[in-house]
Amino acid sequence: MGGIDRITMTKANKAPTINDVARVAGVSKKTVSRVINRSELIKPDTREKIEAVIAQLGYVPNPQARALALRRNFLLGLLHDNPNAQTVLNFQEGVLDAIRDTEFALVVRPVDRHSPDMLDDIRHFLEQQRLYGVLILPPISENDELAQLCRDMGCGYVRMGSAQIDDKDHTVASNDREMVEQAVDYLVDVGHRRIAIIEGPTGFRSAVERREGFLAAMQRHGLCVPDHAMAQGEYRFESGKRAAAQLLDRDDPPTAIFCSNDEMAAGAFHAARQRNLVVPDDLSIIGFDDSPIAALVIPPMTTVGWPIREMGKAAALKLVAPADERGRKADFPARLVLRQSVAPPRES
Amino acid sequence: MGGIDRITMTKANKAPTINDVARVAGVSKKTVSRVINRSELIKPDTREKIEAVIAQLGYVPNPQARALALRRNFLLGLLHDNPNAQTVLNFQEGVLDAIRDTEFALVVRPVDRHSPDMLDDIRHFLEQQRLYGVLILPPISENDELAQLCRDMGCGYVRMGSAQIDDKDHTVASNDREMVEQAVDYLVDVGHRRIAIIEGPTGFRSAVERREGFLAAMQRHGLCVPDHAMAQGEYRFESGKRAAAQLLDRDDPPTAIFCSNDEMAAGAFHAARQRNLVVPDDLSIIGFDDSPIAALVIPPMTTVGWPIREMGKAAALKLVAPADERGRKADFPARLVLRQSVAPPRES
DNA sequence: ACCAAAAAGGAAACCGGTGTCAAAAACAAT
DNA sequence: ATTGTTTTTGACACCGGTTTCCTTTTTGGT
Repeated sequence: MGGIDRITMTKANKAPTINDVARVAGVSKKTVSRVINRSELIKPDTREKIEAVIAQLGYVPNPQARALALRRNFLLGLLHDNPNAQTVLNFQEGVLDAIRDTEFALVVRPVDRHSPDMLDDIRHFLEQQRLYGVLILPPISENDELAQLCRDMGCGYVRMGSAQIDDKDHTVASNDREMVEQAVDYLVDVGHRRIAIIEGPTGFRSAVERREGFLAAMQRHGLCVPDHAMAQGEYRFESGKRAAAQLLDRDDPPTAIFCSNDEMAAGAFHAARQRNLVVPDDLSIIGFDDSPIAALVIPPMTTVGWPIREMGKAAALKLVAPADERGRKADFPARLVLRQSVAPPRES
Repeated sequence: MGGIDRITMTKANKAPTINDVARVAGVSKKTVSRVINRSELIKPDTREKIEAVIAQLGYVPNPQARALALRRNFLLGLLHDNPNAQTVLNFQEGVLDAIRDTEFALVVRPVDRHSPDMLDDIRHFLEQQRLYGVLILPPISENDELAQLCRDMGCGYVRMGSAQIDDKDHTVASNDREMVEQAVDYLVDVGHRRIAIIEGPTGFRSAVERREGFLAAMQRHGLCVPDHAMAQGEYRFESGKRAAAQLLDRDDPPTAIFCSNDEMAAGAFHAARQRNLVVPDDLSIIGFDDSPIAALVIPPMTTVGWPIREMGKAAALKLVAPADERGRKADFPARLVLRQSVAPPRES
């Protein structure tokens, strides 16, 4: 039996094609195609015979040919313009979790949301690559024109956000509002009353969700939030430092600050230190994101962590999984990561 | 003239193909193909006419069809198993810089270097996606079996590393050794003599390069490095803290520590603080990578920065640029990023 | 004006899969 | 055994490009 194999295989010293498989198995290529696609209409022994040949030849279907014939490919795109590398990478991992054993692959595309021709760039990208679908990370996920572009081009898409920003099939959302409420509850539990917030930049949905969550929780506890207890930041270190300075330099400084992300919180640490305020004894700080820096600052930062990786997986599944399986997972519980930047306020 | 266009276009309400262009332009598809591929054998006015039709129809060649016909696609892969998200992302950006206005796209593939079937996974990935080439980031770039696999499969590859780890066409390397020497020179300039090192984990080429650079520089300055001034880390925060503790708890603690990466340096900051040592007054610390955390610790950390993004671009160019253009850029100068974690040692 | 050579363009096959539809085979019922 | 169904299989066109090879046109020399 080795002889026949030898002869039939000799010719192809490059990757075997479906034709090779068909020839060796003595069937038509269509039949092989049926086996590959797990069609039901095939006799078990035919299937087994062909599967044996496939294994023997080490045949792997050519995705380009498949894409051409099917008029759709198996490429997912990841569109992002994210200041937080860890978030992007975790999300990528999640997407990979979802597609690891499929024929899908993930194409990344960083974009520049400040560029006037971002949309044209993306249009060109989509036209050229003809992706199966794209995953869009915040903040550009909040761009409705972009979503419209995807629809116009017949490209699947899922937007990741801090709140429901599109219909269910096109959104994977965390519940920032609720998460922030938890954080505030915790600060209040510990005994804080004068709690300030450093907000994210205007124009970011996440920034407004977090602010709303903050205000809602404070109100629920019957605590008032004067304007001067709300400082504006840009989600960046320096802006956090500046905002914290502004809050701390008043006569009645807060005993705790909720920062809308960890990087600004790190800035707040610096501002505190410059004023010889010890965290957490003189000032409690709580961040948001549980990014790697949260564990590295001194002291390690209490922060709100959310399951980015799982959300990446869920987002990818919305695109690639059969309709009945997708959206299984609807909410993504965040958790408060308790470290050492929060303590009861000094008696005063 | 509008009428004709209308009629000829009406049929195609989906993306126009090369056939549509040919029909509208009144030429054969081969001629259109020649225009697309910038063939010289074409009359200027024919070219212009066809280009006009292409623009009018908004025709974009189908990459899947092209890939099939050419028997190679235009996908670059990025293989990484990197603990440092910022590095990976910067590298991605660099690759994108190189391929932005080409038809190439970048496919990412995180892998697990500790998995016993990593190689099989990657083989399967390469077989399935038939990539044009892959870019391999450290530490898995140091895996020679992996490089061999790429060669066997006829897949282009470029390995990024801390030293020349393959031939010129397949390597983009920083010069860690030299960079570390600069850092040590600086510490010595400032007045330090008892300088310790926290090394990276065994098995990482970068770790040995950095150690070698350290030892070479110390020797050059006539300073000895006893065994107890060399502590082993794992490139992780905790390990840096542990290693620093070990160094600092001796009778003759160092006045400065060079850390083989920033994350371990952050650990050293913590160890110092636990011992009530003030950085930089009591202890100078210098890191490596200029990762985002370097600027965020207190005080901001002096560290060695290297141009990852440019290296990413160079790596991609090695794969996609015509042979005469590639490897233009041969070395990637690092620079010492001076912040505030280094000061002259106390008089003692 | 004529012919050879070079340049420009086209017809048909091909890349490696999938869809359609009809033929062949298997099975059931008469 | 015959016929009618149902199941399994195959022939062939097609997806949208490129390649090969051949024909037509243009150019240039004399």
